[in-house]
Amino acid sequence: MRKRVSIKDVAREAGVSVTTTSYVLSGKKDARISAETARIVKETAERLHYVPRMSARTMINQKSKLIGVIIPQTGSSSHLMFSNPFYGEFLSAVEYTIRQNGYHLLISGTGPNQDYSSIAQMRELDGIIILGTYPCSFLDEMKTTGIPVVLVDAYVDDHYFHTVSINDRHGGYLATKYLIDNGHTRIAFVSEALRDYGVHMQRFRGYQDALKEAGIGLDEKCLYTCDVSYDSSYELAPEIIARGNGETAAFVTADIMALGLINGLKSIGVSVPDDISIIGFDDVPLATMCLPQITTVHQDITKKGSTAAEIVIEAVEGGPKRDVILPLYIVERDSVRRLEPQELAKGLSICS
Amino acid sequence: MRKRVSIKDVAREAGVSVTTTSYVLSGKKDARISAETARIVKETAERLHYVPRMSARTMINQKSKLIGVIIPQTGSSSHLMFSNPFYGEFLSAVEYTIRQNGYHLLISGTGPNQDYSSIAQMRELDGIIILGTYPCSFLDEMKTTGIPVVLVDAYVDDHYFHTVSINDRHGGYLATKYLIDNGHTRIAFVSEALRDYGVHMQRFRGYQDALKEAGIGLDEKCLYTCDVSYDSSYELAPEIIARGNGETAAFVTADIMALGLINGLKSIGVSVPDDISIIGFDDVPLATMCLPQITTVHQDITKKGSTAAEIVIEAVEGGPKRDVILPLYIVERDSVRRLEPQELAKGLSICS
DNA sequence: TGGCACTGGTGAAACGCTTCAGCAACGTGG
DNA sequence: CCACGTTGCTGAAGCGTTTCACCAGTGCCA
Repeated sequence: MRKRVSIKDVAREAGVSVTTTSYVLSGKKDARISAETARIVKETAERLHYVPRMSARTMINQKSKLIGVIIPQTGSSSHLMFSNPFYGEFLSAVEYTIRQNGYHLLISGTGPNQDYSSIAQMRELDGIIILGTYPCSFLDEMKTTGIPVVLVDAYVDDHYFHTVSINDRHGGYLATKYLIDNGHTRIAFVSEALRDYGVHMQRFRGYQDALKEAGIGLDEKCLYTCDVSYDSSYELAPEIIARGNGETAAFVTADIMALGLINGLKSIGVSVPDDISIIGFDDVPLATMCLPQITTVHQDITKKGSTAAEIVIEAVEGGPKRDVILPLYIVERDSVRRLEPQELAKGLSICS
Repeated sequence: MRKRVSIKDVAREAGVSVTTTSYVLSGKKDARISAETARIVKETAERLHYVPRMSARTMINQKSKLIGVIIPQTGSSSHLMFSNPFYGEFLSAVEYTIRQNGYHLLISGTGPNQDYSSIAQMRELDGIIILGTYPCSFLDEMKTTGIPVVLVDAYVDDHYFHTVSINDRHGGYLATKYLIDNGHTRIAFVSEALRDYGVHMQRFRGYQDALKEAGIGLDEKCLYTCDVSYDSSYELAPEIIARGNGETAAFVTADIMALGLINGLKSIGVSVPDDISIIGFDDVPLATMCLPQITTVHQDITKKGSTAAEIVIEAVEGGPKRDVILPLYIVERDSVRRLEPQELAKGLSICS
C-alpha cells in the first residue's frame, strides 16, 4: 500500500509552495491567491485524491470537529445499551444534526471503569452529549476539561452544563392525574430505582403531586422497581399481583417497561386495560405497535436529540449557556380504562 | 480556560526529558528506564492529570484507534436510520467489542452526497464496518484507501473485503418451506425493493428455491415491495387484500415489516394467523413483544455485531482475510397457522 | 525618482508526540 | 589499562497541517 498523498505532494505537483496550497484548499478568503493558481492547485488536489488529515489540523486549531455521545448501560447486561428503543431514535437525530454541521460523532457506552473525561481529552472532543445521570464525580471531571457538555435527561443544578429535558415532574403529574380522572385511586408506580437527578425521580414527584392534589395518600406498598427493559418489567408482573394491594392502575415510567408489564400480566391471566390500566412514558414507536396500544406521555425524542446536538455545536462555537425544556402531552390510546363509580368500591376483582 | 497539560509539562515538572517521559508513559518494555525515574514520572503525570492526545499519536503511528461504522438510511426519511431495531442491537454489540479492544467508534449515517472514503481518510480510520449494500463505486473508493473493510449483510464478490453474514438464501428457503410444510401454497413475498448484492434478493432466491422444490409455480402477482419500516408495511396491507390473489400466507423479509403488516391487516379486519399466516426474518426482540408473537427466522444480531468488530480489529492488526457465516434457524411462534387439507381448496375465505 | 500600497507568493515555526541515534558513566573480562 | 557491553538518559528529527511574518514585483501618485 503506497503512502497517502499529503499536502506536500499536491504542492510539488502543482508547482507552488505548501503555504499556497494550504491557503487554496482551506479556502481562506483573506488569502491573496490568483485565480489561476487556485485553479491549478484545486485541480491537482482533485487529481491526486488529496484528503487533508484531521489529526494534523486538530493539533493546530485545537478543534477536532468531533462530538461525543455517552449512553447509559441500562440494566445488568454489559452491552445492551440499545435495549430501549428510545436510544436509537435519540442517537439517530443527534448523528444527523451533527453531520449536517460538519462534525462527526463518536459514541461510547458506559462501562464500569471507563474514564470518560480521559476519552474526551484523548480524542480532543469539541463537545459532549451525556444522556442520563451519572455520579457527580464524573461530571466534575468533565467540568475540569473545559469541554462543553450538554446534559440530557439529568437534573443537575450546575451552571456549567447546558441541558435539554422535558418537565418530567409535570409529565408524571399529568400521567397520574389522567388515571385519577379516569376514576382510579389505587395507582401503582413502576420505575427504575429512583436516583437523585434522574428523570424517574422527577416523574415520581409528579406522581406524588397528583396524588396529593386528589387527596389520595401515598402508599409505599404501591411502589415497584425494576430495570428499564422489557424483560425486567415482564418479570415484575407476578409480584405486583402477589402483593395484593388492589391497584386498578399503574403509572410506568417508560414505554418499554409498560409493554413488558402488560405482556407479563397477560401471561398470568391479567388483562390490560380490563383488569388493570396502565399508562407509560416516552411514546416510542413501540407504543402503537402492540395491543393494547399504550396510553402514554408523549415527548419528541427526535427533537430532543437534534436540540442537544444544536446546543452542543453552538456551545463549541462560542454560544451562550442554554437550557431547553421540550413540551410533552398525554396521548390517549387503549391501555387505560375508565373506571365506573360502582367499581370503585370493589377494587380489583382479581385480588378479591 | 488554561492550556491543557502536555508531555512537556510533565517532563519539566518531573525533571526529566520529554523522551524519558514518553518512554515511561507509553510503557515500552525495551526502553531502559530506572524504576525510580519511572515512578516519579508516573506520579507527576497523575498529579497533573496528563492525558496524551491521540491526534499527535495518530500523526506518528498512522493509527487512529478509530473504527467507523456506516449504517444505511432506510426508507425516505433522512435520519431515521434506527427505525429498524436491528441496527440498535447490532451497533451496541459493535461498540462494546470495539471498546474492549481499546478502539473507539465513529458512526455515520448515509446521506445523499456523503463521501465516506473521504471521511475515512480524513479521520484516518483504522477500519470500517459497512452495514448493508451500496453502489459499487462507493466500495471501489473504499478499496483505494487501503483501509480494512468488513461488509455485513452484503453479497459482494470481491476478495478485498471481509464479510459477515448469514445464509440468507437458506433462511428464505427455510421460511418458505415452513409455510409450505404447514399446508400453504399461495404464499406472498414481501420485501424491500430487490437489489443485487442485498440480503432481500438472497431471501427471495430462497423463496424461489422452496417453491420450486414443492412444485409450486412462482406467481409474480404475489410479490410485494415496501420500505423496511413499520409504517410502510402497515400501509401495504390493504393492497395485498385488494389484489385478491388469495394468498394464505406471507413471507416477510424483516420482522419490523412483518409486524407492520400484521397490524395493518388487523386494522382492516384481517386476522393473523386465522385469515393469513405470516413469517418474518431477524428475530428482533420486538417479535415476542407483540400479539401474535411472530414466527420468524432467527439470527444472532449481537453475534453479528461482535463478530464484525472482531474481524475488523484483527484485520487492522494484520489478520488474514475472513468470511464468517453465522447460523440461523426457524423459531416457531404464533403468526403461522397450520392449514388443514380441506381448507386448501377454498383459498382465503375473505377473498372469496 | 522616491515613497507607498497592493498583489501574489514563500519560509519556517509551531502543534504534541514517538523514536532513532547517540552520549556519558559504569562495570567486567582479558 | 583497553575494549566492550550495559544501563540510563537525552537531542532532535519528523508526522501533516496552518499561519505569521516577510519578500519581490508592480502600479500609481507626487
